[in-house]
Amino acid sequence: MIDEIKEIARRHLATDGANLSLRAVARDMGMVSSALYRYFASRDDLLTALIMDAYNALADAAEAGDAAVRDRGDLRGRWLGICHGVRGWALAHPAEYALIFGSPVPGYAAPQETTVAASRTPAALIRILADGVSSGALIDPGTGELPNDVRLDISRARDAISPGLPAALLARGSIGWIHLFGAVSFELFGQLNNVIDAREAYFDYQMRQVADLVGL
Amino acid sequence: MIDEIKEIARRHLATDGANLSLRAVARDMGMVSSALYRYFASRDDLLTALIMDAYNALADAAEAGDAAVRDRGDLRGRWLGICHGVRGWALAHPAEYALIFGSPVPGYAAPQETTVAASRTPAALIRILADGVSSGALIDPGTGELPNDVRLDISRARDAISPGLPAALLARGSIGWIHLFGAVSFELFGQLNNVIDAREAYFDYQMRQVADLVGL
DNA sequence: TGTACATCAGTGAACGCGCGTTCACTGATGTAC
DNA sequence: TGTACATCAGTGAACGCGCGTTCACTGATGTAC
Repeated sequence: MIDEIKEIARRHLATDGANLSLRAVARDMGMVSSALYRYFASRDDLLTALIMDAYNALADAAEAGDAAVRDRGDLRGRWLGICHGVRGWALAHPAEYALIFGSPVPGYAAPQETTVAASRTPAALIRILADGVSSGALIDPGTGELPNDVRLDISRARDAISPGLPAALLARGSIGWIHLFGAVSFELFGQLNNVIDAREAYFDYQMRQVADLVGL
Repeated sequence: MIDEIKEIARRHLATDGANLSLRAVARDMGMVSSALYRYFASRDDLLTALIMDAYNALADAAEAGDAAVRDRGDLRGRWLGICHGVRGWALAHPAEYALIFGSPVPGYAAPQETTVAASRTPAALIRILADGVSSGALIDPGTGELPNDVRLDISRARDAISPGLPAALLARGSIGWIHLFGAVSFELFGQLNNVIDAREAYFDYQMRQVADLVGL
């Protein structure tokens, strides 16, 4: 029942954006709007559930893109696998993608619990970097180009996630993650319209160039 | 008067996101809501005006970031100038940035007229590439890594904007533009929260790495 | 096997609020003679 | 200099719609004795 509500709510996200209306969802379920309160304490609660699901579904797609690569030593292939996994999910679920990576929903503050789910996808990327370090396939680019205060921020994050990873490598990796997000958002939010038609090839091209930059 | 309406509408964007309410704007102007119809035919019309202004203000900031670099031959400096100009404007006008680069406003379709204003900022970046080609400072990376269909899309855009520019160079440049957009959006939409504190240095680091990739 | 009771999903009316847009109008200002 | 008229910015009421949330309630189902 909760799943059915969320399913219909997802359909509404697709047409109305983040202006999700409880009444409209209830209408589509053939229920009266107050009935939804048996399942969700408030509209924000429903939104939070959808956000959690979206983060987790995205991470599942990312991990599947990684896992599909047989040769676990093919770091570049795995990295690209995640990138395509993320894009594939985003194209299939644009509204849910916008919910987690689009402009913040006015008046809604994401509760703390979402951050764990949110970190799963970048964590999958970081795992590749860690594998590369332990196998010796990835070399530390060195902190020469990394400003000191950034190095401190990155190191702090590193200690919490993947101790031992060179900060400069994680910094490069974060560029890859941000570019992945940027490329998908750019495409999804319509900025490629009337310019690039070969969307997947263009995306792949970008991800390869950035993979070079990361050192994969 | 039109300017005053837009000014107040901008303030509302900042708090309510793209759910701009004509009535709320009118209220803040000490007017009755129907009075606004003397200046804008509809809510969508007002939104369009705000979007046009935002694109133009962003482009002004980008161009100013470029123009501030004395040595016109310092392509890398000019490129970074634009990047920082864009970020500076976005931080100062987050809601307007979200309006043009965030998730699409539900039920609103941007009219054709916005595309010219929209292209001004990327055009400023492309001008640097063109300068680099004509001075010989930039070398054509060659189309080896560029898929054929992407090359065609890019060439088509190139012909309309900057004839003679090597497609592979423009492709690299587009990565830079997308990453600029990605990095600013990532920061503005809260994805750096609790991770990176040294925001400006981190941004600068990213832009430098990507400038390397572009070949600047 | 049959009765009494508890559980609980869903109802329906209501509260108090918001919105975009239309339309006939008022009343001040400026213009023409 | 004074009157008649046109312009037009802004009003106020209304239409028809939406929303989230509360609250007392119905009525079916399941449980205990």
